[in-house]
Amino acid sequence: MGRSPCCEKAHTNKGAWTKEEDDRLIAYIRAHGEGCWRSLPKAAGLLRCGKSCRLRWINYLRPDLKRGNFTEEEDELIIKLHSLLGNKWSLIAGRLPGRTDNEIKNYWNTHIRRKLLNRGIDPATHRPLNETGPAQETSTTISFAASGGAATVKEEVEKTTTTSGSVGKDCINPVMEKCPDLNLELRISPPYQQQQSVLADHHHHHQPLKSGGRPTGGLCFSCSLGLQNSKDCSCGIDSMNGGSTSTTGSSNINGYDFLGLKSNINVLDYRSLEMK
DNA sequence: AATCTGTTCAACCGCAATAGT
DNA sequence: TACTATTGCGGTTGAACAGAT
Repeated sequence: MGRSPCCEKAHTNKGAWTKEEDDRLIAYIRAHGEGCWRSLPKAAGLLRCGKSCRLRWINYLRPDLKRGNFTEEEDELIIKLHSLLGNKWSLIAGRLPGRTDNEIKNYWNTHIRRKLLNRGIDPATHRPLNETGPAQETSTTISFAASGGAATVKEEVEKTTTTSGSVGKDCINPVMEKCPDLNLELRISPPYQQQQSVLADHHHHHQPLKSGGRPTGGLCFSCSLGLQNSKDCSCGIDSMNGGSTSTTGSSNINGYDFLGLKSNINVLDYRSLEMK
């Protein structure tokens, strides 16, 4: 009964990683790809638990990590996504190529929180700090209905009283007020883009998609900002077709993208919000 | 130069979700 | 369906560092 420990704690190193450990981990993943984290340490000759190896790889060693300072555009994108998703750091990270959930979480707590407070905005609710009491406002109710094996999600906007701040449907409200056409479909990038990685051949074997996922990340930063048609777009793909396996299955004819989130008139697809 | 204080961020921990049997 | 194993996520911690005193 109970959970077995993730590793033999008596025989594992903890704390900061050494250069040698990093090299071993990189070499092993280059040879065998990601995945099987539980057995990886032993196979790689590391005295670490699998969790620790995974964290080290994802947050520090992955070749596609951007590192360096966040740009103003990234700041604003994080704020918008946080207002939408709350502390769903992995989802937010999925919209910022080269950034990790841990990095964004740290950055939020050390920089953006303060930035919002200085603006007089409550970072938890994204509302003015001096706002008191529950506001009477338009909120969004999302109904889920099965359709042809895939859930169709429609939006019903109605007048209700809500107190936002929690993650979930209520958390969507502030954004929906500002962006009524916003489609909240989120397509999560894999840890790094196959075409950029020497590990690509291994990668897809070890990163099975969860339902509703998509096989590639592949969006340039412009696309992530919803600027697929921008001259700055460097990925050269239609993110709707190239990315989402989606749901609506059609291209972006009737809608537009905001933050890389597809929008169609009156019909929003929230399903992928459930995806991790 | 020494000490204190605040900040940053890599890493850990516990739990939930998911996959496998 | 129930159970176990494994992975992934979010909250938290603490060492390292920078700036102030």
